[in-house]
Amino acid sequence: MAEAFLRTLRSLVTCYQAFGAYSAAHVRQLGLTPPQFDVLVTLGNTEGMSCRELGERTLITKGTLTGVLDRLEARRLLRRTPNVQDRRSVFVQLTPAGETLFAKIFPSHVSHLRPAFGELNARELETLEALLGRLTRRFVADGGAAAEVPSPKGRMIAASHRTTSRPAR
Amino acid sequence: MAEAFLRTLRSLVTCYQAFGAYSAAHVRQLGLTPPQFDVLVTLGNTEGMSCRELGERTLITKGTLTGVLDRLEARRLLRRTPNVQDRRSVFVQLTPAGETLFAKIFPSHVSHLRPAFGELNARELETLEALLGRLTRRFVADGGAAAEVPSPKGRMIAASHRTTSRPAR
DNA sequence: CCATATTAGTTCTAGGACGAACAAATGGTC
DNA sequence: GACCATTTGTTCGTCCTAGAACTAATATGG
Repeated sequence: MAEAFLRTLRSLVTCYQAFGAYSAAHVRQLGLTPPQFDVLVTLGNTEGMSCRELGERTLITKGTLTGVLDRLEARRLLRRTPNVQDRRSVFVQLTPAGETLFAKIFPSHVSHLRPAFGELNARELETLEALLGRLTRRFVADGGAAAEVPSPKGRMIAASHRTTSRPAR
Repeated sequence: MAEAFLRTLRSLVTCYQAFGAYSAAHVRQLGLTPPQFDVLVTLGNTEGMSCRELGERTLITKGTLTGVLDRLEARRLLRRTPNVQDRRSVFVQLTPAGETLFAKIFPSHVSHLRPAFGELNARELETLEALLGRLTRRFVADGGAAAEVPSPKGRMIAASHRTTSRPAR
């Protein structure tokens, strides 16, 4: 029997990795790392937001986010300003240069991804989405905590690499 | 029209991340990082192999692999021995302690994953696998180089984080 | 009003990711 | 046999990753 579900799992992992490699290669050509692209896309066409909200949307933990923002700020693509209402909080928004870059590379990246999905017709896309959704709910439910996966916007495009490793406390 | 395929893409990424978190949490409880688990599972029940082959199977690039092997070797879970036939190459194999650990944690991890897939019946598992497979082929084909994704064994279980770019020889 | 709890963001540590540069060994070819 | 290309694994630089400890600021209960 060999555990039929393992074959399906393998195809999930392989598909994600293939997508990740395909997407990341393009993002890097554009001069950004995948997490940087995520942040740019998440901030694009918004008034800006706090680090907390940005971290929730991109699924980047706050400790990691600090470094990513540091590098984007150094490149003058975004700005951190103190929030007067709540002085714990930091307001993050794209600079004009950041908005310009966003407007340029976001459509380019979507165009890069679109053809690969031409493989599947509308019905198949829906079926795939539904099956993945049911699986996701089980992982989240059984996983207990990680209950809130807040629908990444850029992430899913940048194909970043979440994941990793904790030393096992 | 909002690009229907983006919704499907989002579900792929979300599903993979949910799986990754679910799997990684368990692996860490077992005292290993996901890449370490990958290596252990790939070497388990084999005579051993070269770094090159190990890297191909786990999809860990050689530069990264060195560090992962270093840490496993320091824990006496595997051994590196020079290959006499080809002195560029290094032969990697589990120690008895490594085999014992493998025998203990591999079934445990599969049992941890199985219930989540109970959500889908056999037909649905097959459909999902087929759709993902077609998508993967497009990513790989259009990606040009990364032509050989050699069916990871441990990876898919460990849920590691590949991600990024394959060397693309 | 004050003590305590919670939240926001930075810093720190250990591990991992990739590509590039490198040394050593091997394989061809002339 | 000498020369050159290729392959193997390590090292290096930059970035990402999670979690934990920490500081500062805000919220809450008494």
